[in-house]
Amino acid sequence: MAAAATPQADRPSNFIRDIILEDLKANKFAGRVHTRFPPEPNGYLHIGHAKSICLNFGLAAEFGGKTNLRFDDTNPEKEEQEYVDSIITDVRWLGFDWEDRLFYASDYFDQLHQWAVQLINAGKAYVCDLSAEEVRQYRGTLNEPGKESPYRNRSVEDNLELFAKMRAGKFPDGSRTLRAKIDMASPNLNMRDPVMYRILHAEHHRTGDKWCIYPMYDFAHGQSDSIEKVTHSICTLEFEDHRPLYNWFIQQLGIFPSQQIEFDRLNITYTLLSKRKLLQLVRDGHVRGWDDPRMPTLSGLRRRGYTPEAIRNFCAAIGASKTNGTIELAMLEHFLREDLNQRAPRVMAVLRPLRVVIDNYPEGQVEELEALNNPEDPSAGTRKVPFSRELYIEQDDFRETPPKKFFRLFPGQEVRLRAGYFIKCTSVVKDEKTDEVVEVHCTYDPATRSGNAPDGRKVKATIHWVSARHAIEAEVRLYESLFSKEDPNDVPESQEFTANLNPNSLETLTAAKLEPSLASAKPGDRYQFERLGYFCVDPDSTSEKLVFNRTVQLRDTWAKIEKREKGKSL
RNA sequence: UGGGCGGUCGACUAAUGGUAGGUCAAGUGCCUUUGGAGCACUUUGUCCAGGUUCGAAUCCUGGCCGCCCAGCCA
Repeated sequence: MAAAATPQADRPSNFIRDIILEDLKANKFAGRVHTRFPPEPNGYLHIGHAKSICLNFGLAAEFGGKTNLRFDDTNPEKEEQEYVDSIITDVRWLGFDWEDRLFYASDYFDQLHQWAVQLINAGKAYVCDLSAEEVRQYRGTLNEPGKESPYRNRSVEDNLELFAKMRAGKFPDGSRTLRAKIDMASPNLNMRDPVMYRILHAEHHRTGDKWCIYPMYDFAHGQSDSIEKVTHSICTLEFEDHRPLYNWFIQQLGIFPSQQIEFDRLNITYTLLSKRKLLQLVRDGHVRGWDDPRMPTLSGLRRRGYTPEAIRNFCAAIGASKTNGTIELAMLEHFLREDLNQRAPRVMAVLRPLRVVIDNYPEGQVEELEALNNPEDPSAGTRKVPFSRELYIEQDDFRETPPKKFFRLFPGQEVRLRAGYFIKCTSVVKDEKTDEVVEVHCTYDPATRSGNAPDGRKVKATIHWVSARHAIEAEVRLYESLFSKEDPNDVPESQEFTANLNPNSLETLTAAKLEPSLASAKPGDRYQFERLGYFCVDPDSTSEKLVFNRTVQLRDTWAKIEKREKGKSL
């Protein structure tokens, strides 16, 4: 039962949606919308793929259509089962379902081979003995037409026999190809007798050693779409030049005419979205793996603490067009914070501890103070946080001599401890050698329990804290962007993109202090460490020591002010 | 310099011959037991030049600028 097309009028449109709307109106595919997401299993999926996934699944869903997951596995030399598995995991994690429609281009190898024979019989394909180098020379250049291969006019019988021998493994790799007979003078280089099959004595991750000839992308993709009756075949801009060839094969074969539509690839500032380069980062050990939290891969983002919702909202917001552009990283982070703000439980953690002693608080006394789990979500309830005479606060929250507009603790200043008491700084203890403040002494006002002043007096800042005796220790990994340049590919000539790697992309803090409620945190759990940012538990955590990743910082107005004030005084 | 595709606020994206709007960023104020969140307000744009039209971001012509293509990769 084809669900009636129910386009949401209020939904921001894009040119692909407009095309579908028109096709529906014209009853072009009998009212069907069927898309596919066609990754090559030669690496892990990244956020650029998420854009394509959201587009393909989203568009089909909107119009009551279907989306297939199809692995484009025509190059056994680069493809691996590990990648297939990761891709399946990642698309599911993102929240999409292809039901029983999991396909592989390799499912169609027999059919593709048959079609190749059909084209040979029709005089539209020939076996060419030119070497790779010769093929390149015969192809011509951007400005000059190519030359026809001397093997172009072999008889159908010869071609059939030669192609059969290619398939039977009679020839070494690279010695021959099957080519389409189109037009060596075409201004579109893709039409200059493109290679359809190459000889590759390589083990395929699914078909094993059944084949020693493999179809090229151009001879597999359109037909795979066609076999699956895909109506709208959405791909990226660089395939625009391939569309005439895509259509040529479909037309010569007389098969279902899927329609290719190209959109712009995703680019994000400070981020590299190229599988080849990502693989290089992994292989050369610049990151710890495909799922390193600094990687823009879906597995990396997941480990970093991103939610599928945040990624989907981001993809919906950026839309799709045909203009080459670059989205600011801030946009992605906005959708991340927006989602996490609603759902992440608040908790107190001190990353760089500074000891605070409350001189007038009874020694040995412990109070259980009640704290809100999430001010954005009353249903999240409250929890108890232990308070005692000795605490840790953030080093950043204390200055012996406060700069302008610094509202936090300094000698003589009173601040509120979150969910605790008002405290006032009375003195500091310094390291004799370094002159560094190592301990801060304060007094507290017992009347301000849980943060309210009965006399109505105000305080300019609220800071977070952890009871020293009750704190649990953790490792916290702070991340910055992997690259320090907006465009990681912008390097002086003769240098590689790796020259733009940010040396500070990872900072590991080993002595962070957490409130005790975190003892039961499990890998993948996400929290807001109050006033700092969102953090999630890394799978490296052990029963002895928790490891947290900083997903993203909270917006930091103070940092902005401080930077501006510093700039002024220079 | 062949072919293909594009150029709308700082970024991304709408407006499909009829008021250039939204999101992010930036800024200002309010509010705040997170310098968070929220709320309100503000700044900034149709690549250029002609033409068609009552009316052009949109249609036409000519420029300019950018991206992609010379894998037996996808």
